[in-house]
Amino acid sequence: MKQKSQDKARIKDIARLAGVSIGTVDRVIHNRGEVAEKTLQRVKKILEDTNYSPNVMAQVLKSRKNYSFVSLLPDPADDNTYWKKHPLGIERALEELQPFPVKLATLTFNMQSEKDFQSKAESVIALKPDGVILAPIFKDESTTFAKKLAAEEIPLVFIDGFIENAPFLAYIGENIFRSGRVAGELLDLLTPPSRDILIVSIARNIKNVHHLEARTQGCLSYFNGNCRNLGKRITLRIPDPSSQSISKAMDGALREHPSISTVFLTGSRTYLLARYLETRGISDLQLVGYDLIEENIDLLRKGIAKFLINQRPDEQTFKAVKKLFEYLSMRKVPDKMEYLPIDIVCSENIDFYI
Amino acid sequence: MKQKSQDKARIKDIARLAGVSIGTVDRVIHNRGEVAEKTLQRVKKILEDTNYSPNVMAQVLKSRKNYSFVSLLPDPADDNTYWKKHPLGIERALEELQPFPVKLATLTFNMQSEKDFQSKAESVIALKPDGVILAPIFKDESTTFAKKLAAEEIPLVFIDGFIENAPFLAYIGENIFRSGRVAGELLDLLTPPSRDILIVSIARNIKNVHHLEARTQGCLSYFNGNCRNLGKRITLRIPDPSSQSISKAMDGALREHPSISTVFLTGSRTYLLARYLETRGISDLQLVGYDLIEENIDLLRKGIAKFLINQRPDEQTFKAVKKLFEYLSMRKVPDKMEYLPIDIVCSENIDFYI
DNA sequence: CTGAAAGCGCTTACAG
DNA sequence: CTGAAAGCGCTTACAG
Repeated sequence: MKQKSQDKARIKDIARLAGVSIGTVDRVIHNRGEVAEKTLQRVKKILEDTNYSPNVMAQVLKSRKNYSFVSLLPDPADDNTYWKKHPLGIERALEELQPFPVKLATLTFNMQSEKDFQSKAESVIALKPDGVILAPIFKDESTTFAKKLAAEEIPLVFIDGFIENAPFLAYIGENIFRSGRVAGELLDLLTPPSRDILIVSIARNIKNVHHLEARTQGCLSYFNGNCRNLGKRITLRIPDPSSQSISKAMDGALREHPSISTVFLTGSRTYLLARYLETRGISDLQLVGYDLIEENIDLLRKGIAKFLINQRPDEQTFKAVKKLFEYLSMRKVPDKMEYLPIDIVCSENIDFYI
Repeated sequence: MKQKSQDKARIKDIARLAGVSIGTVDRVIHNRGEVAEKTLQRVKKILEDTNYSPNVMAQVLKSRKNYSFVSLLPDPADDNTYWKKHPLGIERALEELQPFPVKLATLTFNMQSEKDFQSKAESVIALKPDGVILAPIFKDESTTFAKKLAAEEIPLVFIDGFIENAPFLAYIGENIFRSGRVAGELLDLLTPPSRDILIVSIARNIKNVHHLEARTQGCLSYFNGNCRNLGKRITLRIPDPSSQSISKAMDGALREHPSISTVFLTGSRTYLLARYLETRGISDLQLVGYDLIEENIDLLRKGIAKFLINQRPDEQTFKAVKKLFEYLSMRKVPDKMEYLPIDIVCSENIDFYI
């Protein structure tokens, strides 16, 4: 029988053992100086011997240090409801951190507007937060922002994506390339060996393409290894999510490649493709896509989509908040890259992911 | 911009508003009586109006209440390494609960011995813990144990499985039947329509069969709905995990049903089946099984197993510890049934699950 | 350089 | 029935 416990020495005990007052012990612990060298060494020794660690409850109670964080994420009012999940993770984290005095301000920006992002980024700086959570949709603007935060020594956690050359404390999210490979494995299973696979990216603005491109590459890379499929893998880029645009591109692709049996959507807009298929009365294509947003879940339940890949959006923010807090309150430096599991979701296990 | 925060009223504030002392407020809050009806109502009103909630840090600091839990789980030294994951979740939970004074004693029992379980259960009771985490492998003995705990008013959390008719606070684990259905969906994808599926349960003692049987039923139920497969679904029960026993049973099954293309292991012993296949030089069967134990992960990486279903053993215990703590410290009654996600793991996403 | 005291918000006796 | 006081472990001025 093992006991996990912590019968801790208190400052008072250390003081008694060292023959000094608790004030002096505190000074040693926090390196606040004004302690005679001899005393310093004596106290330090005892701290080590007793393996002293402070009582966090008492510390928090006393200091009443309020941590204030800010999250800067895309506006979920946008057509991309994926971003509705992120606030839930923040909510949960704050609840768990309940007893600790942590506040968080939620700022959002328009995914289509660099201008808006820049102005919101300025607001964040103005708030002088203790930590920031950011989804770096716009690469250049986010890099500038990250550098400003670094200059102010404000820790930054990226979620959903990250920028290699920007300064940041940690990233939490998918390994995007690998996620494409997971899709590849699923597509390979779904597709009869002689049939073709269509890889569709719907990208309104060029800035959003990085994710989709990395997933496409991951997916294609899977088929460079052992695979059953002997058909073609066709990539298709649809420039905007309007139904006309989708119809035009898809009509063309299906006409040109009549052997397509499976379609992989590299983003969360599987439901738009499903609408197109419905309009055209096409029911023999299998779909694989991303994100457990309502419309997609519906497709899964109806058997129209076969698999969805889940990025755990709420876990991204949940962990981001906790990492910031732990870093600030306990100086616990987190792993720089935390890749969340890439969940494979189908009609039978979807219930347990929502 | 939304602010999530908690600028809380303190007892002192309540006392001032009510024109009483903090002692009286405390008496009201904790229903300790000895308060005049009129005062009681006045204070209660103010507590509600100010939406008072106590400062947990201060409470813990003051009370120095030590929670001591006990976990009673199968001995992982057994051939079933699945149980090695559970202690890790406990570890993690205690770390997260760090500032709070929570202890946990780990007791294990031999999975083959009801006697051993009973004696360990007695030890648990003798420890007079504040909460218990149990894997109810032995149904009857676990029921007796649960009733004893209930009599002592010690909250009990089941993990991995649960007993309907026993008293317990919460269950955390798989929905076993649904997990079988998930396997069904995967098997349906893996198996050519005209080929057969073999469902194998390796069960040394009858007590362990419940899980395996429920998964088998779940799996079969999937094929009662829409499915591609038109072949047979054959169930095979192997009474013990010795290689002789497996060889004999498998030789027979494969001889009788030469059209088998896919094998579903309802437990975590996929690696034993893989060993058999290797001995026989069979390489064209696809495997689906349970649990990310080392030997199975290896099979996945080598392409011998196609899918593993993950039960999140560490999350079971992690959540169990946290639920017990929240229940005891904040009287937060948990959901009775918490079904964890049924993760579908393949060679491409395995890395992110370990 | 060092110690004694006050106070964070709460709970627990104790005095009246 | 009610209030004043002590103390949980720590930190922060302040006095010497």
